[in-house]
Amino acid sequence: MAIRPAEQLIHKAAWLYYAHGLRQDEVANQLKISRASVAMYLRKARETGIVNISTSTQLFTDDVMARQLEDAFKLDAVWIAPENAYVADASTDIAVLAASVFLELVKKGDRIGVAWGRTVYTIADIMSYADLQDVTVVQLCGNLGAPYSYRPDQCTMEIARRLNAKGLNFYAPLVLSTEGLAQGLRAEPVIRDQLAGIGDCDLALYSVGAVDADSHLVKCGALSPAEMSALRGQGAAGVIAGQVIDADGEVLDCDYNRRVISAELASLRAIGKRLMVVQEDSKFEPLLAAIAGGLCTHLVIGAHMAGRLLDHAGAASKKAS
Amino acid sequence: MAIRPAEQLIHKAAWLYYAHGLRQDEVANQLKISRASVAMYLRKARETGIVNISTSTQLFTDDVMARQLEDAFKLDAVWIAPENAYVADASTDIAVLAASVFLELVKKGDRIGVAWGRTVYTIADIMSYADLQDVTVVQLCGNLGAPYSYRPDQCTMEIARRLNAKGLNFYAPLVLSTEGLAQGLRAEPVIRDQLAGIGDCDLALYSVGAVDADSHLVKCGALSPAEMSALRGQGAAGVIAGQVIDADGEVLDCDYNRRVISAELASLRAIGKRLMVVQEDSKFEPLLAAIAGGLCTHLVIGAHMAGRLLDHAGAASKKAS
DNA sequence: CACGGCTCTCGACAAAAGTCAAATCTGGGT
DNA sequence: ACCCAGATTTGACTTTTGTCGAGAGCCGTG
Repeated sequence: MAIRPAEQLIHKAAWLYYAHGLRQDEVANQLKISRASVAMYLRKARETGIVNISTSTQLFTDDVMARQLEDAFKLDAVWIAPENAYVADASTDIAVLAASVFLELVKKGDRIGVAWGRTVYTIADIMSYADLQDVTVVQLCGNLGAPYSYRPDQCTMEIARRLNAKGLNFYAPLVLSTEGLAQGLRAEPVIRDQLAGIGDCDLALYSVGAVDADSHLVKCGALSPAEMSALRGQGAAGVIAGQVIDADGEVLDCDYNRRVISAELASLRAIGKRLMVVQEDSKFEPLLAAIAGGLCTHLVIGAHMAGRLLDHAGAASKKAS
Repeated sequence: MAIRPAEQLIHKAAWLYYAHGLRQDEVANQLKISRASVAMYLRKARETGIVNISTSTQLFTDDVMARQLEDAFKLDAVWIAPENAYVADASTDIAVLAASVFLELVKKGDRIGVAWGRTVYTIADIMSYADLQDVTVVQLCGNLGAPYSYRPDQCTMEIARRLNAKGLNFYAPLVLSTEGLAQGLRAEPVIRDQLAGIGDCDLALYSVGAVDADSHLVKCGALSPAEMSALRGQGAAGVIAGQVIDADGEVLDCDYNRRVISAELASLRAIGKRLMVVQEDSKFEPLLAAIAGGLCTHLVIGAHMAGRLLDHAGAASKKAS
């Protein structure tokens, strides 16, 4: 907490430049340092969240489709990234939007649950820094010791780092070999407390995984391709925080799930704001399952996915009438 | 709410520039407009709060004096603007700091009470724009038809405009000629409702006035210099939202106060965050009175005033022991 | 106490952003 | 159809900002 002298200077430079609107050379005069140093300090100030530059995400919720989706699926808010209109890479666009939305939803003193996956890690990676005090970032599911950079604990820590927040990791494997061991571990005080604390979160950030051979669960070796396709046959529709869910968004009754250490869906549903981000178009059915299970109140998706969801909702309501 | 096409463009430009980090000429290419236009749109985006640039006010609360003051006067948070260290004009510095602190304290959906005075108007004037939806700014006291630009309704409206919020004005004079008329007006449904709604605010912004011939109350003709000095003799120590308070921060029992239409102190105390800003060093005693009366939980002052407050607290505790 | 490694700072140049008057567009009103 | 007032857009210019390598200060070590 003790502010180092260098940090003092960064603060002062940022204050004079951004709050008072002085030019860099004026700031340099005031602080009796060179303008080049001022420029450097200002960059640092931006990088560490001492100054915050945020752009309103209004544009993406004001969209007609977004409104229709909110109504059709009873969601609190939907943001739609207009695909290929702007930047070359559509999925980056979704991640950038998701990061902005996330920062807009976080408040001081919040407790935030973070799951894992490529999407979440991408968001963490491009998210700008902020200076949220008293924020705690907790990991929603156990770890996977994979060689990937988006391991559950990495996602949690990276987001905590970006927010200058406290990161609470979860030191248990995501999947164990036997159900008995999983039960035993879940009963461990350290683990139990953390699992119990998940329902107290104010905000959750996750994506949903697909049930196919490309799933992280397969890539990380938690499940073999054959097991995955067997689960699919049993009605698996998606993966949330490492757990396999069915089309209704409930935990699938299967051996794998019983061996998993992760947040219970009930705890997730207890979180006020559940922000779900989906980049890949192929995750249509998993997303439907997650929505059906009430696992998402706030949604960030691309325009194409939005269209498919609306078509689906339209077809369903036509069939009903 | 319907976004005009020009506003669309501003949003898009701001998004590409600030969120994606493109350069202005890249944005210009994307949107098929000239770079000069992009520069203009970006300025507009900053001016209208579509993008928010805020600097942490940490530096000013992390101060040792600030901590001591919090303890000594049981305040939730204190910010101290380091006098004459930075910018030529110390009182501007206090106002800039106050504006930042204010924006940091406001949340979406808040209801904000605003009083009036030169200090408040200065803050409104330099405050940057923000895009807070669902925020309501309410006027804490009746109007003074003075030729000043910092009339109560002006302060309210200006702050509402800056936040893109709804402004709720108070269409009654601050002072009436007779107590009876004031009572009657207070009982009017429109007025009564507004007065009753003040306690529901989440945040209040005000300063405290001095009891002397320079007071706005005198300048605006609500009181003559002679009356003012008489009130001083009766124990008046300061002015809050148009009402004269004594050294304990209670409404002074006097004819003037009975003719005033303004927020009751009890309503003000019911507001969770009461942000008081004092620019002038001469307002030492009024500020003590306001603090004594529990009219302030968050305080923004200059370094000199902070020193005087600490001296006072030190002397008081020494006397007590 | 001299040495290397380290970070911090600065001057000079290159790149980017801001500005302004002139040109172009737009939407009435005749 | 024509013209005008107001707003918008642009190209060309100026100012401001970002960057990079050289040099200066600092500290622990041999």
